[in-house]
Amino acid sequence: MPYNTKQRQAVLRFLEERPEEALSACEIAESLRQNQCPVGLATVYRQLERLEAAGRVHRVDTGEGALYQFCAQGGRRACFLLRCESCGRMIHLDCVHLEALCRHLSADHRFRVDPRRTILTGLCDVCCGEEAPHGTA
Amino acid sequence: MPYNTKQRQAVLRFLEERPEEALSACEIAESLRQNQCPVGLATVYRQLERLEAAGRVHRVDTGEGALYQFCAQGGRRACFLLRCESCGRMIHLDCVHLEALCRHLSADHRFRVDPRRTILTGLCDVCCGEEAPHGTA
DNA sequence: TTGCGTGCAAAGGTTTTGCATGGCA
DNA sequence: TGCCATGCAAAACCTTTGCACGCAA
Repeated sequence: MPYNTKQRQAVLRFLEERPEEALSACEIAESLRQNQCPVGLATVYRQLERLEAAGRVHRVDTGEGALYQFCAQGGRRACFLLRCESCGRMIHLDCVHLEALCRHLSADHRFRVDPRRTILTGLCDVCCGEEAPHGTA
Repeated sequence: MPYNTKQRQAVLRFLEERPEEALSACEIAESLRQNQCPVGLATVYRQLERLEAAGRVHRVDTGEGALYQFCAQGGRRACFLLRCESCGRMIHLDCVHLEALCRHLSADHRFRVDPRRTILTGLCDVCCGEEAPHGTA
């Protein structure tokens, strides 16, 4: 069982307080440092690895490195993330349609989706409007 | 407009001939070299970047680097990918339920999913069985 | 006291970039 | 002929790892 070090608490608490943000290991380490609670980058990575394995955080692989986000459901419910590929915004989605889709994939396609690792990428409402050809508000 | 170099053709044709495989830039370069059609790794990356922008290939970000896969639909239809996080297998999914989900997200959540950039991660039928607690066949 | 956790620095791997050369149009 | 594309090597970047020390239990 893991020791309850202050670094461990710091990383988890930091993400817990920002459930709507997906952050890189670097950003987390940098912020903690400024918060008078410095944690080495390697340690941040090691804690994130554990937190992900424990189902406490989402991990989002992007082309520019992984992002980590607190998982409010503790991995129990199908809580998906939407990621805007234009502005990078992360949007929580706890929708009955997604749960239905998961059941369908499991039953009919024999594939068990892991909501914590699955990110639906696309365009959010704001960016969708911006990219429309008929007018840049 | 881009020049039609033999390197460009080689990369696209290579992916076109393997519509079921998601490959890394390194694997592509290595295979082309063995096929008597060597293309520099940097060039492979540059061509993949363009092909993705043109909607000809999927790009899958994984923790161990990006994978690229031919996009049979040319980006027109909602053709999703399932990725087994255990064995790495990529499974095409062209399912009416997914199209319905996309329409729902667009209409009710104002989010426009990009199927080419979206990968549903989870466990395939084989690996799902393996990880079950009751017996390792 | 035991042994996991930490920090630092170095290594590992992927992807990008600079620059001179080559090849398509 | 003009200019984009290529190849090579170096750089940039993220992430992991080795090792000695520190700290929770």
